[in-house]
Amino acid sequence: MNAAPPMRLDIILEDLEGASELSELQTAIENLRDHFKVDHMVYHWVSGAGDQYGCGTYSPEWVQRYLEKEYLRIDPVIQGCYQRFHPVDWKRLDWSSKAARGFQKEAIAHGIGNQGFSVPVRGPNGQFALYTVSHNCDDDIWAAFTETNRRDLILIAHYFNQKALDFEPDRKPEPAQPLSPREVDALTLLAMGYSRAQVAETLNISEHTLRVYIESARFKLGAMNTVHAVARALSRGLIVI
Amino acid sequence: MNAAPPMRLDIILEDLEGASELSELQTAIENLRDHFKVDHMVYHWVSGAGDQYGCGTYSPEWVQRYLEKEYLRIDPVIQGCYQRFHPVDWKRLDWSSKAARGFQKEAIAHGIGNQGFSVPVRGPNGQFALYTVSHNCDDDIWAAFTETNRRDLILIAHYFNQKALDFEPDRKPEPAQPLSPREVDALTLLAMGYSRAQVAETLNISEHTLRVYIESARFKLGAMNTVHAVARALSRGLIVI
DNA sequence: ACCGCTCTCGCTATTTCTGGGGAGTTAAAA
DNA sequence: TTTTAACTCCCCAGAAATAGCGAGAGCGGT
Repeated sequence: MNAAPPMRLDIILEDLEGASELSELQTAIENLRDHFKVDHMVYHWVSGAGDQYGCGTYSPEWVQRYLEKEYLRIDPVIQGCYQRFHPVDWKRLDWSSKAARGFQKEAIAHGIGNQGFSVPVRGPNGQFALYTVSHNCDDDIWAAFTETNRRDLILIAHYFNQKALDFEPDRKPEPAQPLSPREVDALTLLAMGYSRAQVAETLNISEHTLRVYIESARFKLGAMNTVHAVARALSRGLIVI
Repeated sequence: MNAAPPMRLDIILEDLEGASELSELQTAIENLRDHFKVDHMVYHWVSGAGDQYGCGTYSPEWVQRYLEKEYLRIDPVIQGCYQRFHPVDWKRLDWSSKAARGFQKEAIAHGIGNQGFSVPVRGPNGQFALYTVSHNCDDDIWAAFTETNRRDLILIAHYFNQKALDFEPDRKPEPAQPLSPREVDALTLLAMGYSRAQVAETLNISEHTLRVYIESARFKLGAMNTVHAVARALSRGLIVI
């Protein structure tokens, strides 16, 4: 435990806003944990490609294990938050699968706590991160805690993500060369399941022309093939289906 | 001007949280405008497909003109916020193009005000919206206003978007037959741009087996082809890249 | 006036993917 | 225990995608 009294929230936020290095995020998150008097706080930038960044108060062993075992793929917190907009209590997630229950058990064994609350945050180009607070207590206390602090946590998540984005400009390698309208049309229809012939017919262009669009979109997105291009366009929010 | 005194912010937010109809968003946004004593407040859900939804205090004439002329395509507020994470003062955007200056002139003529501040908000599946406040005053006053109210505006934007997502019928929770781990692996690697041969090699299975996974995933997702299956898996949050 | 970009259309050849089949083993729920 | 589901492997013909090469019209910005 920290011997000093917890810092005031607005002071911590101010420090955070003025942060100029990644290490200050770690300091801030520890201060925030002490301020809210919870077991853990974590900021987790989620990137499925395997590279992830985060800071927080989980034990290094747990973090390493999480990465090693690729728990990203089965963690219900990730899966659940990815489809939600609002912050979510871990209890409301789907822990029914066997893999998820095993994961939960292991997490608790690593001292994560039986309660958790995660705030999804999204940035440009499909960037996605979580701000999570976890603790060991009973349901009533936790419900009161999350109800009281939801708004603060949303703001904190926002500020953390802002700083993380500021510090990691190279994480968005290609800052989204925008697609032309026709390219958007083409990729959208492909993502909707149309074959090339159907897309060409729908857009009233020849299939040859369509292929030019797909290729130029693929080039702009740095994609290896059509599937990749559609996936990137989707995850960067360039097309919506 | 409103004769009644402005409502307190937390009351307005509470009303907003309890809202059960879209029309209540309109009421809330008018209350918020009065509370902050600004000319306009607007929530604008931007969908790349062209269809938009919003509520706010802009004149109907301006809204109609905006839609008619497809100003979405040239509005620097949209373009700028789409690439940014943090809220932005309109002065910091790129108004250099001819079309943008013409648009700005017209907007001011419609009483939008010479100052503006927009908060980008993002939801699942590339959903994107803006919460905008605009006013007519000089730079110093506006700078002080935005500095003072930035945090509140971020929260308000968040709550508005939450409600808008709740009300959107499109957000129906798909039954979403879950994919098997191998199917998830296969679709994920495909979405990352791997060819079938590479995926099979990575997963240490034959390409024939891989095809079985892709097909069963396609069947579960109700997809017409591989591109469609990957797109659906992505937009349903079944795979993360 | 020119540059760059978008949009449209054309060709060939090679590689990859798809959509139908069927069949056996293992591991986990009912 | 039975049954269900996941996982693994195989064939083949035809459709789709990729990598190259072209061309010309139109539009907005420097």
